[in-house]
Amino acid sequence: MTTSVESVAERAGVSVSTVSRALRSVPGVSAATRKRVQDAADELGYSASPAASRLATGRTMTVGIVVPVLAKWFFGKVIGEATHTLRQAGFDVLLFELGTRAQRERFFSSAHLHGRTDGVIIMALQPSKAELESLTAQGQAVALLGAEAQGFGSVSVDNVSAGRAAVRHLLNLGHERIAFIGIRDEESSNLGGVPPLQRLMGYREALAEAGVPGDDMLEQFDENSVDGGAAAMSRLLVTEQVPTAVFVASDEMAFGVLKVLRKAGLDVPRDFSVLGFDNHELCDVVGLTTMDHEVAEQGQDVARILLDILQGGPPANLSRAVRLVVRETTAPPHVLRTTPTAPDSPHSAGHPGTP
Amino acid sequence: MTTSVESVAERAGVSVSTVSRALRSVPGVSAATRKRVQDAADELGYSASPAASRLATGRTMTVGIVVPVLAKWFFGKVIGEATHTLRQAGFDVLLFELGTRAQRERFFSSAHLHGRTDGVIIMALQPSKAELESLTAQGQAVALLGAEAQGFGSVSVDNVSAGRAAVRHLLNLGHERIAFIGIRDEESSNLGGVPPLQRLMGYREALAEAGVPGDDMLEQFDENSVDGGAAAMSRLLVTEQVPTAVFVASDEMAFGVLKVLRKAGLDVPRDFSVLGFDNHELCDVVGLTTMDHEVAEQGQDVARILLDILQGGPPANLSRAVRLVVRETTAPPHVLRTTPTAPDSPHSAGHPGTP
DNA sequence: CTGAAAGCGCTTACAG
DNA sequence: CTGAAAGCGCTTACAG
Repeated sequence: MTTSVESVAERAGVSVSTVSRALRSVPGVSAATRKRVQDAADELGYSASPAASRLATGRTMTVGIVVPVLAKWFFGKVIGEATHTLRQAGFDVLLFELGTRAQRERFFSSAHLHGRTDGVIIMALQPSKAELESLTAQGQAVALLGAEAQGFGSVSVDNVSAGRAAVRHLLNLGHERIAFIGIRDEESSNLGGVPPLQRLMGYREALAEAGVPGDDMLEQFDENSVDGGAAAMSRLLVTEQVPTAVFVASDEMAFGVLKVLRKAGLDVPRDFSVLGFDNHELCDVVGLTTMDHEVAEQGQDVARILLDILQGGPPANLSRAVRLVVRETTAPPHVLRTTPTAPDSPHSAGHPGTP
Repeated sequence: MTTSVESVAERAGVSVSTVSRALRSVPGVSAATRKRVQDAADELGYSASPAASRLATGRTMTVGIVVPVLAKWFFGKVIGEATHTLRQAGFDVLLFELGTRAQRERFFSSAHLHGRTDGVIIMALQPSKAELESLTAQGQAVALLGAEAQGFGSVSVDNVSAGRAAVRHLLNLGHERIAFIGIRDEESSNLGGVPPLQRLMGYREALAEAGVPGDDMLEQFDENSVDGGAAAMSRLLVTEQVPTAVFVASDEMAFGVLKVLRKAGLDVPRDFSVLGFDNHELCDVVGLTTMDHEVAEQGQDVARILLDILQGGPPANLSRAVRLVVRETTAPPHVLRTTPTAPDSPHSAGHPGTP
């Protein structure tokens, strides 16, 4: 296993310099000797010590991926796609989970990446100017996902217009009292980032556009999880004038919303409409209407953008499309129907979430 | 940024050897000089070049985590827990996704880990003897999750008895025609591993125990996903004598099962009972009855086991408990009820999956 | 407790 | 096209 360049050189009858050049396809080696070296290396099962080449070249051929959490569909998906692209380009990927503020601070203050990675992909976190500087000072190329920063590569979506489109769908169905459930960071966490806020902006714009007055009570925020969504919906249920529809900033939260509505005995979409965000793979199971934002593609994009920067290219800024995916959790509000009290359908067949 | 040991040594007025010792808390340095060195390092923002120390020590202080797929709740959860434990011990984690047979072969044949990691955690993959040897030949410590191998650390659960317990629950409810939906690898993929097979064994044992004759038609296999589960259930629906319940080897597949049943107009659990495996975080949303196997704990376990091996300890083999979590997708079979035709309840309230 | 020196295993100007 | 040599930035016996 510990076959070194020297053993290969010996076997191939050349110098170590030649071995090094031949094996890395550096120009300036005759085809004949290149083959001889390659063969010798193969026979010995040789592969260069990464530590040694890193020390000599200063390049690590690995990139870091930074996420707020791993155990979420969105991040699993995006990381999977990104690592695949990165690996094809010959890079290893180092994983960093920055779930708490403490972890985040330690990470950005410690120059931990220096000499460990050539570049880093930061997901769903809006790094501050200082944090970004710390990264570049460590010699890192950086690409952002779900955030933007002057001079840095990034991929994101237009969350404002996505939020607007979502709420318009609800307005078009005839809803007027439309709530918003968004993401608020916990004391100690740092998830969320800006997209959720932009979605809120879109929500407000659509309402204003339609002449529907806003209502603070209708905007609820919680942790980005099933439980967080459930908690937010529970609060909505006890407001003075309960809404007839809600736009939820993430599908996972929307799942929690569905759960609460079911437990409250409300029928979706007859009594209440729910619209999520992400197009989570399980949307189809519960019939959740949602906003798709090309999650897999975003993962590939951000990897490619970083690879470009690593090769000396300029930092690209991409924007992915968002589109409404109508399933079965949105419908016209009940009050608008002809017979509000008498059940207007068998009601138990074909309803979303009814297995 | 490129502050070296020398600059620290100079500033502290000591030799580089002393700096090296002081900074790594190696015994044999007076408290006074240790502090002086520490201060100098802090002032200079110094941190040792990983490549250089790796080359000098031969230790990388990083471990690899190998998974079949990233974009699944189970793996996200387990990786999250494992990386957390690893990071606390000062290790970085390198991620490897081996979704296809080709990727798997390349990985195990290329000595890619050599010099990159000190150890590796292999998840939900049953490595062959040769693959294991390749890893140890590369000097890797190895710990397995969801698999076992002579002489290697591992954490798993008793899937046979778990399968038995699951099916017994169904039998106790009065079901006799009970189907099994398991995981079969695609041509090109290598997911699954042994646990799914053991769950099948448990299913068969429980049936035999109860004197219920087996039926090949009742055992369906597909890809481990919502779509795979849906496809398998669709096949079950057209068997000659449709079963009244199914034990599904993974929750994600069970979600697909629920979807198909809903589309077929069947009510769960009135017309059909479904029992999953994993206790996926979304079980609660659709009310899926399932088998919990302490997923988060398994992630921590496997990391700790590897850390122990890395510190010279013996390879531990842990087994985690499995327990039935009854929710709302299992009930006595319809045919056993007193009034088979007339609905015996309001039937639309409180049903699983009805939001 | 501290320091001078060799060595870890590559890569890369510099000559030839 | 090929080789000898310096250097990348640490760690660790070996002396003292």
